[in-house]
Amino acid sequence: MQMNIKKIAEMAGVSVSTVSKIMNNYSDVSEKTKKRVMEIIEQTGYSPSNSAKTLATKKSSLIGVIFAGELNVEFTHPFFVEVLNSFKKQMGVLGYDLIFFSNEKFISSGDYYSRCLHFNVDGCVIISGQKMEPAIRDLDRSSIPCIGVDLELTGTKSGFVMSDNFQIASKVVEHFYLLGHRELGFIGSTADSEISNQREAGYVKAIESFGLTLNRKWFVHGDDFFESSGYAAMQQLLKTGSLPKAVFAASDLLALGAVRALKEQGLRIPEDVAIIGCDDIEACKYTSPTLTTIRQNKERLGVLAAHMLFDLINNQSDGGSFVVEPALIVRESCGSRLTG
Amino acid sequence: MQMNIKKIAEMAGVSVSTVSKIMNNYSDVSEKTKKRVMEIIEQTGYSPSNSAKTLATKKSSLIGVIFAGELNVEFTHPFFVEVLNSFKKQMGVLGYDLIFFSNEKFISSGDYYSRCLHFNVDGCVIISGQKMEPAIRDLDRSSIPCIGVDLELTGTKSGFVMSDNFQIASKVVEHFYLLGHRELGFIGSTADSEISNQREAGYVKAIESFGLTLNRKWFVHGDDFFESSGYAAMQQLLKTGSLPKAVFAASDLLALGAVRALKEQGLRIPEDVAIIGCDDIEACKYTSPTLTTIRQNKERLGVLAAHMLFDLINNQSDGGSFVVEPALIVRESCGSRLTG
DNA sequence: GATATTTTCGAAACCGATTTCGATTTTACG
DNA sequence: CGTAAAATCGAAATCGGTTTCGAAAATATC
Repeated sequence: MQMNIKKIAEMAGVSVSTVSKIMNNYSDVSEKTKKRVMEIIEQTGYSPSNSAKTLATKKSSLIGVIFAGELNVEFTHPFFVEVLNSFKKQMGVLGYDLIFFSNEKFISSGDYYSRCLHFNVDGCVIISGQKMEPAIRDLDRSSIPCIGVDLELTGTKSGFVMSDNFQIASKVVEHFYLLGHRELGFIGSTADSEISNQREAGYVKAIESFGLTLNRKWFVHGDDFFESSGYAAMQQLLKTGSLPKAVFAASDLLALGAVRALKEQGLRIPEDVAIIGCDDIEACKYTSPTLTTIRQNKERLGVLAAHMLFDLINNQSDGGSFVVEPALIVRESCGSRLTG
Repeated sequence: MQMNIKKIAEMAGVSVSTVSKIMNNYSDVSEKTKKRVMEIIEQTGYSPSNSAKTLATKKSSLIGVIFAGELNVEFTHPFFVEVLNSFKKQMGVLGYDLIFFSNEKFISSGDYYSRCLHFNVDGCVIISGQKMEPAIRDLDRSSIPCIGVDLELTGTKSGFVMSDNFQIASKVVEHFYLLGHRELGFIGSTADSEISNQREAGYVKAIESFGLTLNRKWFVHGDDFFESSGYAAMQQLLKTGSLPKAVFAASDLLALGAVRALKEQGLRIPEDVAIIGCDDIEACKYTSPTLTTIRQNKERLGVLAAHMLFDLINNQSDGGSFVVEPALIVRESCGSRLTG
């Protein structure tokens, strides 16, 4: 039978308020009655209604998850999904559950802020590699705690986590350099992807600081971070007739697409062109050649996001950001000449 | 400013009940006042509190998502995640949002049923390839509408969707047969995986109906559906010294693990051993060799699950099940001799 | 044992919606 | 124009909790 607080109170012969106090461990209830009530609660498996609780307290123990920008990707994005997994786990131990907003219902308005109010979420995490959209901007500026993953939120109750994209690019260039490559290309996403832009900027800077010559004709861009964009980008490069010796792709899937295009032309990797991807998604280990890449510490990103959000919710933080260290993972797509 | 129904009523000079009626399009309110109130609602961006609404109506417009069994996998399971993506999208157009229960908070009890009551979910989807756990059984038997994905739920308010595992196995054997393979092996998951068992049973049956001889020594099992299990399973097979000519793995990741083990021994695929996986996850396209597999129609599984759940919620169905057709996807891991 | 203090408990208002049912207003009709 | 019927609206109870504040009971103090 469906229980509620009143029934519990009656069964235990106490008032509703007493039961409530026990559930929220107030100090003004004796051990004796607490024990008696708890027994009944356990017997009946009573669990207080979240709606009623939320209505009364304005706290829902719910965290909203928003996939901004790249629609229709959501759960199948190999990088974000790993961050999300770690985030969810951590948020779970902190006592929160996750709610995923459907974009479809309010697809025209995309009004994330009012959806947050609608559900009374305690906070939310916004996942995106694209530039800030207006709907996100509103949420960022609101008083609802927000954490961006790969998205720079700057509101007073906001924060973000991301990998150090400059360092990522720098590690790539260093690796290429030590392998003797001097002609470096780049495959990025669209111009409105902040992440792609940062990686590109870092790449350019690193190329210059290593004293290499920058050749813009080897810089191409796809429409997103997916495999087919990498394929198209590499085809574009192939058409020019001039190929760099090494290419850094802003995501592993872009890299994989580039590999496919090269293979189709009978080119060998890494002998003809060396490739480095970015993210270290699962698939890197299964491809041929296996993909040398820069690993983003997805678990740490998720855990950090969770803790930052928790602190924001509990007013123990004013936001800010965490940048986590990337790591070079050497596999086959660059060769592996010993590097001094 | 945070709105509520009372403020809207005051601003419009009507009663709270009138506003509520407008939001729920009752017929007993005139066009004139409806228009006036709607203007204010739009100006203020008012969105009624879901908690209050749920409390009053017992309907939350929320669907609970449960990953049963394989803990810690959740969002990174390449097959389920694609089903989930399609499910979420479809559920969104039907007006529902998704809520993911954290296993951590109640890890000991794992009491999914009370969590559903706690959140007043209108229904839930249970995702799992493992055998039924008791906590799931309780939920299945309850009056809460449930749909299992790859999980046979039989409660009166339950249903399930899955691929036709016998047909999957049958297509595999047929393909092997036409390629001339007579010595067939199998790599499955643990014995308590219903899905793996069905595929194995179907495989055995197909082998017999093709008049081939069944050799149990080539049947091995891993601890789950993941790559490392496939690797371990194939190593086990290698140790026996006798190898089948063709192996069907109950998941693509198992297949990929097997491929890795074979490659390590210098064996060629498909020349020495042909491999067929199952699911057709993204990675199949990027591996070397690319993986011949049986495609599960993940999008259709998700859409069907959504519609079945919707009908269950709205009492337009008594449950039941949908089995979707699999399709053989020929890539490189079996060779591709023309199969007249 | 009387009084002061501390513990323990419960009544009632409140959160923001829905929904019933009766009252009032408007329209229809003779 | 008067009355019956239909359309329109609002008061109030309700959903299941939380929280304040005052009362009652238990304990401490002298």
